[in-house]
Amino acid sequence: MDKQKKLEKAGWKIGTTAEFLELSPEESSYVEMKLALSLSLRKRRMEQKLSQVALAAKIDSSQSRVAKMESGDPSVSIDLLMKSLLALGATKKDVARVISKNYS
Amino acid sequence: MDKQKKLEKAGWKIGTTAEFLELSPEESSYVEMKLALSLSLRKRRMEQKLSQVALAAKIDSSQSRVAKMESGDPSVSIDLLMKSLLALGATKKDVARVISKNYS
DNA sequence: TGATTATATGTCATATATGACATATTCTGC
DNA sequence: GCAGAATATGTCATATATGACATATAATCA
Repeated sequence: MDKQKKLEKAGWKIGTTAEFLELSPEESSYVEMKLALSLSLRKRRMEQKLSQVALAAKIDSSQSRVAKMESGDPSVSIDLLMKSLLALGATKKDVARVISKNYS
Repeated sequence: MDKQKKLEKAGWKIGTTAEFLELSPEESSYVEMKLALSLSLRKRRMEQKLSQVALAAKIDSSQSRVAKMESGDPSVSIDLLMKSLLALGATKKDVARVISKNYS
């Protein structure tokens, strides 16, 4: 799956390829960081064998919001993603590693 | 200046030392990451010899919001801090480096 | 000093993020 | 296949973040 498909699957409403390519470097970086955080959250939750409901309880949120976090829903902030990752035991270094990751 | 003073100066309303120490590791990490982003933003802006007004224009915001970003005001999101850093030419790696930084 | 520029602080109306809920869809074991 | 669990999707009222503005304070320099 190429990067566009990955982003589209993640809920970023990108119409055409042209439109996609018109993302500025900053915009791309931002979207990529957010996507990386989403994927990392799912990975960590899975590793700890928690359901979305269980994670939601841990962070005083709801299952639906966890689902949205993991799907990269545009309505989710990086703040929330980071707080959630930290709640799952991630360190600042872990978060940093995730953010600098490339999906190409 | 110790960490508490630094955080207080940055606008985190932490009353007593006890209260400060009661921050969970996650909360500390979150606050530290945000503070690091704030400091980094100011540093980058300074290096590029931009006024807060000039930066505000670049990111379609206002001088007062830039001031709040740089002072670590609680009303500022990590999302906005990151977008601003990216607008000043920071890369994902740069942001990652900032985030994993320790101020002890 | 005083004038000018830069930054800080406070408030507000609006925009966006949030948890909660209902419900739909997908997954898993039997 | 079906039952039950897990996850996804959509909506909504409320909470929080936002830019804008006014104004205060601080820095710079002639």
